This record gives sequence, structure tokens and C-alpha cells, in this order.
Amino acid sequence: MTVRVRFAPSPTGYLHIGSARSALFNYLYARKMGGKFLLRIEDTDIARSTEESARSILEGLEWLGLDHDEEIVFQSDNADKHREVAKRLLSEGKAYRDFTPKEVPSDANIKDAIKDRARAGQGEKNMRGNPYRELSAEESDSRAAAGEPFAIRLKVAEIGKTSFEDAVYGLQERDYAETEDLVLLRSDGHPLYNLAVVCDDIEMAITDVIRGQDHLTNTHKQILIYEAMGVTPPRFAHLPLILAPNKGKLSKRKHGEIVSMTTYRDAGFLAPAFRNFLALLGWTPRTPPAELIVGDTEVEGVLLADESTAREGSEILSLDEMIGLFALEDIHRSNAVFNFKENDPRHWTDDKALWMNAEYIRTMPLDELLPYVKAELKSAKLWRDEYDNAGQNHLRERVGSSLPEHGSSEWYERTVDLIRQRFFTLKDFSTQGRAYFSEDFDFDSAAVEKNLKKFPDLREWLPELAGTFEGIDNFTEPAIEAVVKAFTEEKGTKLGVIMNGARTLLTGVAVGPSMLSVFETIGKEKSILRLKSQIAWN
RNA sequence: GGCGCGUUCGUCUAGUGGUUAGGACACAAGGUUCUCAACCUUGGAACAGGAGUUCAAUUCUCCUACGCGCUACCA
Repeated sequence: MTVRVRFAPSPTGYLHIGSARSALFNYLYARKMGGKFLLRIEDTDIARSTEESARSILEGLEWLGLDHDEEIVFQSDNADKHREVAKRLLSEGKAYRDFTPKEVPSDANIKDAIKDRARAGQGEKNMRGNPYRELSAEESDSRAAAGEPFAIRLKVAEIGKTSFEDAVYGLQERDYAETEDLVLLRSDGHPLYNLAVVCDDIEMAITDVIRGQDHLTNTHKQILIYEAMGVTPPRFAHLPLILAPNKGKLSKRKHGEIVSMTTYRDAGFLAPAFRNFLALLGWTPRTPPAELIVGDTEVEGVLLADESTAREGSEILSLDEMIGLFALEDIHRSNAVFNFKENDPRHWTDDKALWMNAEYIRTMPLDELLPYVKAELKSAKLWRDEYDNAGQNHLRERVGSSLPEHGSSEWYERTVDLIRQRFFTLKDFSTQGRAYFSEDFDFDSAAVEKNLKKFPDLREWLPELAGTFEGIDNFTEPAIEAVVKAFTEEKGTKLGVIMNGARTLLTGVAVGPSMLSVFETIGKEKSILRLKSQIAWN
């Protein structure tokens, strides 16, 4: 039987980081098994569901590259079927009508209400104590016919237990005595979550349910429903939760945007990088490609395999690699902390995610990065159509020292390649790297202080250096280097003073690539202009 | 309260009845005859506690503590 899994979010907010990981694991499993990855929007809570959040969830999934198969199922479309099932179970005597008047939920603090009630009924609560459980069919029917409102509850057997083999947590058992006669259908005819999920999973022919560990107890309830319906339950795999730094729940209310997938997209994360990070939160591939180690070869004494092949242990995994390595058995059982520091711009989200994003930016094939940078520059209004090489088909790796024309597509690609080395997010291309694409950039005051004002002579020297640049015909690194070195000697100062001063004037910031390549990249004309400019000094 | 699940460096984690308990991120130090958040090198940093089994326990068993989840006519 081919594997069919589903991701089933309820549209009550944006895509939560934990949900995103559930989706990812479902996706990986489906692709690994050659199965289908389906999507179902659980919008049965009319009060809280919004179309907007459904859209935002879809957007998040799309951003992560988790494309689904088949049509999206909207749970609310199936409400009639759910009701029918409830009625069928009722007629088969597997469920019963509960005429207890509906309690008005003190919706302010429903969680507290639950806790209070639980504490109050401290002793052993009788889950089979519902007075309507054993009501005769005749009386039940006539009261219903008389128009008395009722909920439909599943009639859980007195003795026994539910059990299932969880792919992650192993054998799970729960005594019936721990499970209430759960409500299937509300007194207003509204089907409830557990019923809806079971019906839809059956309808969609789901073979494996992969979801958060917070559903562990629901699973027992759902198995009861499967059994009542006479359907074999699917396999289950529960995932550990993702926690906040204080090991508490990672909630949108408390932690805000940090838990939303759109935050990462908007902050300049690369989807492949974030996906990679997410996958490793709660999963480790079993022994990464060790077989890649070739040549066990001798060379007497030296038994080390060739280091260059020792890719083993790398945490950078492409989607295909993840799919290839994925196995439910390798998912962890303990929760993982998503680490971040509020109010710390350098550690605003998990350090490892940030590092991974930087790693992707500087190591991924340039061709793959370019479109992302283009989008970023566009949204920052820094994009110029000349950067696009679409259809031009020029030689990227041009031999020789002749420089691409400033502003050309070739120049653009070289520039991106140069500056990406120390960027963390796509945003950096339009902020830190702004000076490469625009004349309108800011000067970092700390950089000005440290590299310019500390050496007042630079106010004269740098424009003077600009003058010497005029004489360079072939404005390339070797030529520039010779000129700058000579200039430095003439002034009897250190190279660093000149270079860092120039860096500040040319780029506005204190960090960046080698200054020679910066000169070359910015180009002769602009370099001269910027060196002569006095605005940074004020 | 009940039921369930969990516990290896700050974080993500590897691992085994006998290991110098490994890696990654972060952090620190040094290097890189121009900076740096990049790169290179080095360093500090963990088996929650207690009993038991065993020649030997981080690993197996039990207990405790702590954390998390669920406990709704929400999903």
C-alpha cells in the first residue's frame, strides 16, 4: 500500500514553527516512501478559523518548498459526513445521547477551569458515570423526538485498554478508565475534532499519521473511534515538541513573531537553510554518508582516509539528502529548545539557524543564490535591470584580468559572490551591502569613529589617494595595491590606517572583503568620488 | 490532582556494559605583514540525584526530583 500522509493545520494563525516541522517531516516521509503528501485545513472551529490564516499557512508551506499532492481538503466541507458517522454509531449502540445541558464555558480562562475541575475531582473519577449512558433506546429516542437538545458521546467500554505502536515512542497503552466518553457531536450538531479527524483520515486513506506529541492522548481517543467504526487505524508517529528557551511552550502569544514562519522569510532567510535547520530539530540522520570514505589505502602508518571525502557528520543537507536519509525511527523522543534571546539583535533567533543561513549564503552555488538576491534588491529598490543576464549567455568565468563593466550582469554576479562571504541573511545585501549597489548609503558611526576620526590626517590623505587613483589605467587589484602601498610609505603610516579609512568611506561599514577587491568592485570612478567625499566626516 | 512522555556541554545532538564521552552552534584566546561577524588553530564546557544488578554503569532496573504534554459540547 502506498504511503499517504497529511499535514492538517487549523487556520487560527500563521504557520507556527512547530507545525512547519511537522509538515516537513510528513513531507520527507512521503517523498522517502514514494507516497503522497496531502493537505487538510481543519477549519471546523468556525469562531477562530480565518481564511487569512489559511492563506498564510499555505504561503509558509510554499516558502518552505513543501508542495502537496492532490486537492486541499477543507474539513468543514465534510461536516455532513461526520454527522452521519456519529448517527450511525448512535444507531449501532456504540454511542449515546447525552441530554446534560451544555455548560457555558467561562471562555476567559478555560484552561484554568479545566485544571480547577480536575483538582476538585481529585479522587478517581468515574469516566463511565454519565447518567445517560445506559438510557434505554426508546426513552432516548422519544426525548430526542421531543426536541430536547443532546450531544452524542462515544460509549467507551468498561474494561480494556487502547494500545498502539508509535513509530517514535514505542508501545503506547492507556486504560479505558482514563478515557472519558468523548463527545462526537455537539448539541448544536457540530462535529468535534476527534471525530472529524478520524473520518477524514479514513476518507483520505491516510496510512501514517505524523503529528506533534501533544496529540498522544488524542490518539487513544481516535483509536476508540476507529474501533467503533470498524476500521483499522493507521500507523502513528508522534513528534517531540519545540520549546522556548525557558523550556516552556513556544507560543505566539508569549513569543510573538519569533514562532512564525513568515518572520524568517521576511528576515532574509533562505528557505533551504531554514528547512535544513528545522529538520535537525528533533531528528538526526543515522550515520551520514560514511561510505563516501574512499581509499582505505595504506601509505604505511598513515591509515587516515582522505580527508576531503570525509563529508561525514556534515549538518548541511539538501532536500534530496534529507529525503534519502529520513526515517521515523531516528526521530528523538525528547523535546528540543528553540534558542533565541529577545532584545539581542545578534541572537534574535536560534544561533544555529542564523549560522546555517550564513553558511548557505556563502557556499551555495552562485546561480542558486542570485534569484534570492535579486528579489531582495528589488524590494529594497536597488535592483537594476542591467544586472540580469537572462538570455545574454555570457561567459561567467572570463579568463584574464579585464574587468566586467561596472553595473553589468557580470559585475553584479562577481559582486554578489564577493560580498556574500560574511553575510548572514538576504537582508544584508541591501543593508550592509547597500554601498555596492547605490550611492545613497549610510555611514556606521562606530566605523567612522574608529577608522576615520581617530586618524585626522586621513581627511587630507584619502582625497589625495583618490588623486593617485586617477593615474591608474587598469584599475585592478595588483595595480591598486602598488599605488596604495607606495602611498602608505610616502605618508609613513600603516597600511591598515589607509585601508580601513577607505573602507569606511567606500562602504560605510567597518567590515567587508579585502579592500583591494572592494576598490576593484566599486570601480575607479566611484572609488575616487567616495574617497574625495567629505560627508562621512560630519 | 490523574494519566502520559521525557532528562548527555548554554543550545542542537552522537555514543557505548569498560571511550581521553565525539561533533555542530554559541562563547573565549591566538593567527590571518587592511578590517571582520568570514577563514585557520587552540581552549573551557555535559552523562539530573539516589539505590540496585554487575568485576565494571553515562549505558540495564527501580525510586526521587525536575521539565513538558493531555486532562473542553477547542483544534
